Formats: sequence, structure tokens, C-alpha cells
Amino acid sequence: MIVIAPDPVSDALSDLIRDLGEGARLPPERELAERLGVSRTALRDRLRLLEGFGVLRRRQGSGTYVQRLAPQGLESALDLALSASHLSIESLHSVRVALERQAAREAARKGDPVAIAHVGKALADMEAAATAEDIDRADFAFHQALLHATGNAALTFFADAMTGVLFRAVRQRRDRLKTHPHDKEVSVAAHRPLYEALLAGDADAAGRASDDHFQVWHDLFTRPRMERP
Amino acid sequence: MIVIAPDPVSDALSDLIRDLGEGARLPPERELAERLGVSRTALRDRLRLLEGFGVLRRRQGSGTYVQRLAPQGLESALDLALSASHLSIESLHSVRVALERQAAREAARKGDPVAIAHVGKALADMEAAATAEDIDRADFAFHQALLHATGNAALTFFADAMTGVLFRAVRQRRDRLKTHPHDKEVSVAAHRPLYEALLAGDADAAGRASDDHFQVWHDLFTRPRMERP
DNA sequence: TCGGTCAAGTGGTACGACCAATCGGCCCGA
DNA sequence: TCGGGCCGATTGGTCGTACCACTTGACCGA
Repeated sequence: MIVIAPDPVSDALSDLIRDLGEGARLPPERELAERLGVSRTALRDRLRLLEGFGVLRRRQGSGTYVQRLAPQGLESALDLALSASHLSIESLHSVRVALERQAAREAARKGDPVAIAHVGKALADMEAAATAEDIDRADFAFHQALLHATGNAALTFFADAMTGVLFRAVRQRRDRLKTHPHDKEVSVAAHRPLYEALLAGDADAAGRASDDHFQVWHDLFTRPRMERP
Repeated sequence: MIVIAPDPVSDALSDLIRDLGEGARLPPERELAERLGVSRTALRDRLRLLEGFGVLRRRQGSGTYVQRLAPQGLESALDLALSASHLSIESLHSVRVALERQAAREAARKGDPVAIAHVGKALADMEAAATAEDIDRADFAFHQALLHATGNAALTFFADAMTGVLFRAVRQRRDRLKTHPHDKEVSVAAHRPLYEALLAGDADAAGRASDDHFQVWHDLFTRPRMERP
């Protein structure tokens, strides 16, 4: 079971984390370092990695705890890669489209009424929005609710990591272009078919609605110089 | 531009990496630590994070270099999360299905003849395979080639990170069940339509072929107790 | 010209000390 | 008896120094 690094200390830590399970507290660094026969410096080095990945959480004065995989680390890495031009917004967006379609399909198939109601709530908020910022917020909540309606941890993890990055990047690009494709009517019309497909439990329709919904953004990427009349 | 951590040192490092660009070498740790007004210990702590994410590469005796975002770190984290039961194979597989479909669509739309030829080469290798291991290898190569045929860095990054994890997990489960759904004819038949769709440049057909292709795996997950006659 | 050798430079580890946040128990007062 | 505040032990965070392991390139000699 080789994990994290081809390194005895990392391997031992991985096993320990597996055995302890979520929420558990690790032994103090000083003790653990001695047990693994390594200095505290080297141990902390490995712990830092695991913390970065979102597997561990360290709290000064309290201890080190095992937590669910958190997307913050990945989000930061993507953010950096994006601004260093290793990744393009377009390619990230493409991944998001793929994940959202899958989420729409799974949410429709699962058909959890409570979770779908949260999606509906976000849509209602969008209709009632007064400012562009309100629309953005409701948009964000809509997709968040959709993801959680799948009950799929991996899907949620990846999508969460990308959502923040893309929202920032898109807003930035939108501002630069001084364009505002976010009319309320357009947004609501883009999201409603997806919600209705969820209600109907129609996975295929949900997938199509998700793809259609992204056409709005697509224009923003492929025709960045487009201006409004 | 807040990146990696709400921390002055990390922020400074992020800016530095952005400015230097891919392939560049960072100043020595001792010098950089002094410049940032922090101890080498604290600096190394941040560097370790960035290395884990695959943004940096450190080589003892040589230096620290900026590299393209590498998926190894994410792969390790997923591996750990999987074996710690935070993520299920099923949910990871679902993400992979979504990404592969998107990759198939983009590869078909792009229609790069050279890259598609590599896909065909993998298919030919699969037909010529003599052992189950050969089939696995060709299978792996097929999907690798498909991903690179998209020219989409983000898609490749995510898919790469998951492919290794899933291959290991699936092989493990397959061994445990003592089942071998990987008959050569079945594998080839599953992959050929996708290749043909790429040749035809038909994105929709490629997407459908990708989805169909995963039906084989689907049985492995949903009916794990299935036995062969 | 080729080859090895060696020294400087760089990341990796170790140790010891101290700082900062947390947590829990003890003590005091109401 | 109960409540609250104080204080000290615990634990993660940082620092400085020394040394080790590896790489690189220049130098020297055959």
C-alpha cells in the first residue's frame, strides 16, 4: 500500500491514518517522531504534506486530527497553476462542464426530494435577486445544491475545488470585458430546465439541460471580444 | 491574489513562482529565507506544500525548480482518501466516466491525426496482446493517448491523477472476486467504436462510445458478487 | 582530449530551545 | 455547592545551528 511518497515515514503515517479513521487525534509530534525513529523535523515535513492535501488538520495547542478530504489544497494548487499559465481557464471550464453534467445525471437518478428542494430554493432566490451579486450568489448556491444532491463525495470534492477558481477567473474576465451576460431572465431561463429535469427524475434530460446551461459561458470563452449592442 | 494559504510567505512564494515561470530555478533556501525575513524551517514548510501539489520540484544538491502542475500529489491524496474510506471507488469511477466522455468529445472535435494514431496503436496492441497484463497495459495506453489527443491540460491532469488509483483499486477488486471480465475480444470490442468515432471526427458518437465502454466496469461495481458459470 | 578528483553549493535531517495557542484542573469567592 | 478565573502542562509553530547526502562544475593530471 504505497501512498503519498515512496518513503517509510509517509507509509507509516498513511497506515496510521487509515487505522485511526476520521476525526481521530494523532499522537503528539514528539512522541510519534520517536516511535517512527525519526526527528521531529522530518516527521513534520510529512505531516505538512498530508495537511496540504486536506487529509489532516493541525491545531496549535490542541493536536493533529484526521479529517475528510478537503478541497482547499487542490483549489489553491489549481489557482496557482492557472495564474502561472500552466492551465487555461478554458480547459478548467471544460472539466467543470463534464463534472456538472455527471452531477445532474446522478442527482436526477437519485431523486432525493429534500436535496432537490434546495436546488429549487436557489432558483427561487435567483428569481428574486435584486443585484448582479445576488444572481452570482444564487448561481453558486444552485450548483452547490446540485452537487450535494448527488451524494457523490468524489464529484463534490473535485467540483468544489474548481468552482471557486472558475468563479474568480470568470468574474475577472467579465470585468475586463465590461460585459454583463448575467441578466436575471437569462440566468433563470438557463437553470430552470435542469431543475425541472431533477423533479422529473429524468437523468438524460438533466444531462442535456446541464450542457445547454453552459452555452452561456461558452460564448464568454470562445468569443471574448463580443460586445453587446 | 491569495493563493495556497493566507500567509505572507506562501503569498510571496506564489508571486515568485508566477514571475519566474516554468523550468526556472528558485534561489537557494538559505538566501530566499533571509530575503523573506523568515527562518529556513518556515520557508521549507511552505516549499514542501508546493512540492506536494506538484508545482515545484526539489532536487538535493541541485536546487528547487518550477514545473508544470504534476498529478502525483493529487493521486496520492486520492489513494489515501480511498483507502481511508472517505471516498468510494464508485464515486471516483463516476468522475472518471465524466472526464473520459468529455475527453472523447474533445479529441474527436480536435481531430489531431497524429494523436489519434497513437490511440489506434494502443488498440492494435490490445488485439495483439498475449496475456491479461498486456491487455491491461494496452487499455491504459489507450486512455492515456485519448487524453493527450484532447490537448486539454486540466482534463489530462485530473484524469491522470485518478487513472492510477482506479487501476489499482479495480485490479484489487477483480482479484478478490476471482473474476476476469477482461477477455481480449470484449476489451477490443469495447474500445473500437470509440476509436472509429475519433477517426470520423464525430464528437457525439465518441461521447456515446465512451459511455458504452464503461458499462463493462459498471457491472463490476454494481454486481460485485456476480460469478461466472 | 579525456578522465577522475575535489571543493563549493544545495537540499535533507537532526537537535535543542523557545514561542504561541489550547485545554483542563485547581483554587477562590459567591 | 456552584461558578468563574487563573495558571500550568501539553501541543503545534518557529528559530538557529550543525551536519549529512547529493549534484555540479572547475581543475588538474595522464
